[in-house]
Amino acid sequence: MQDSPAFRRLSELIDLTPQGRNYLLALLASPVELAARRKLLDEHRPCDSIFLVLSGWVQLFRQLKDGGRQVLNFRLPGEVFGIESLLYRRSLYSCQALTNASIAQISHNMFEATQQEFPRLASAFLLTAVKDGAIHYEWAVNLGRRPAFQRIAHLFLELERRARMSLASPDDDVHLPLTQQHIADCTGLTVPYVNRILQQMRALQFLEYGPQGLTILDGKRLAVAAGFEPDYLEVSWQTNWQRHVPENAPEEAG
Amino acid sequence: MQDSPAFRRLSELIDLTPQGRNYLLALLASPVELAARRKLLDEHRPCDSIFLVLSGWVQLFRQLKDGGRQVLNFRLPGEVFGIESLLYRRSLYSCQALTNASIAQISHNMFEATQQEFPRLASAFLLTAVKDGAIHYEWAVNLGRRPAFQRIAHLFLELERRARMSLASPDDDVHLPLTQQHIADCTGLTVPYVNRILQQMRALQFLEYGPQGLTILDGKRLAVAAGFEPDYLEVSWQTNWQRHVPENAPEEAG
DNA sequence: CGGGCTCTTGAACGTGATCAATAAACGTGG
DNA sequence: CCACGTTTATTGATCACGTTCAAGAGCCCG
Repeated sequence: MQDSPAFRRLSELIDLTPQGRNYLLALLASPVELAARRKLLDEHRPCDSIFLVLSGWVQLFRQLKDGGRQVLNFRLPGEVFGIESLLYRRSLYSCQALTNASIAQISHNMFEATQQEFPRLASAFLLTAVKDGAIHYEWAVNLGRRPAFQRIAHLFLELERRARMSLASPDDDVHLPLTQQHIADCTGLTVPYVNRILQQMRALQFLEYGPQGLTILDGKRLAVAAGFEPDYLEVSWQTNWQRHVPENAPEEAG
Repeated sequence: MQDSPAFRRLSELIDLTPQGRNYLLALLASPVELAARRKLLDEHRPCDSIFLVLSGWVQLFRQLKDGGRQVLNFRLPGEVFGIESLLYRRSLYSCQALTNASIAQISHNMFEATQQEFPRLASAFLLTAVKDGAIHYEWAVNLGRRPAFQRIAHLFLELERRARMSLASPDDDVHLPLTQQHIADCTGLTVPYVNRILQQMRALQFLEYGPQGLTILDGKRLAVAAGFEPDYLEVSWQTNWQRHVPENAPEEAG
């Protein structure tokens, strides 16, 4: 558990103390188990928790009046969502599981307590929102300016990378559990057109479809074909401002 | 100055103490003056500051290899940008002034000091990133799912509202200093097509063009025509978690 | 065996892009 | 105050990327 995706991903943002890690461990006890296709959140509904995915994939999306959907982002193991509920006290999007998923729920009350006792840990949660910003910028470019093939390619390459980050050994095979409907809802395209683009990608040996979802076969070539530059996904290692965040954890008080 | 846009906007997020306000006042002394059309930041370049717009408008955008641009957002008086540099130590976008602008620059060092002495104030800065998230969700829906007319309408209605937030009296007229190029770069459309849509909007008396930019004449009707729902722009007033953020400011230590 | 999902295919259509040319507005220096 | 270069707005004709609608096939799971 100490080497779970949750720890790995939050540790990118802030240097957790052993006490902070233990505290986090307690926060993650008793997660919600969510079956594939089940909804966890409905947009506009009151919400007083933030969430952290322990395993499985979920999608965050907006439901449009005309029946359409826009996927705002996916959440993979180790990723946080629902931070905005701290400000808005409601959910800004719906959340639905793509696969069976296990999701830790941290109430605002618990988060406030964390803020007091382990400000660094709390900051790590807030900083995930900052990091999300970088991803959203990339998506805006994708949706606004790139043709369908590149849009889909960028999505796949980003998700493959994020999926790899939550793995223990970075060389394991990665499968993206996406349907063509998810891809369409996320790239602003329609299912039939996504289907046609995927056929091209398969013909070019960029990827293949399996029972567990799709697999990138040749990420390098695909990245070149699509002009993908992934530096926005990696935080400059050990930013130094974290050293200045006071940590009034037990070890320092005693 | 105590009633400047900067104070008004940050106070939406956190309850600033008088000491915090004074400290902020000091942070905002000696802003950078930026002439219209001048660039302040270049994407990928190292950056060790965060910024707060005191007056004027700027755009944050990405420059594409093919010469195109995608505007990621605008920043109006009272709004913060460059928070991501805390994590990435570089700028993720270029920043250029639309009008003459005055911009406060807060180095990471100064921000770290703020974090120690006025954690609430520092939190207010971090929370602007959370609030931005809500805006980016809306933009993703806009870019991914809405036709040109609605896209442009949503942009205008959001910006008009944000512009109004930074005014002392909320009933003053608001002018959006946008060229058709800005609108195109932001909505993922082309300039000629934006032009055609604007002609429709003018024909329908939704807006007019003046020397200071465009003015919304009938926001209500335009909002209905475009299905605009602005609740994502307003924070649920006085979230209660802020009361639990420790503030080791002078008044409480003494 | 039946009912959803998911994937696939075809034909016609339309929103918005592209390219090119012109006109108007503006600021700046001579 | 005018001349000029630059930025911004406008218009037309053509083109294409991606949509729409509809139908059928495969598949998984109860």
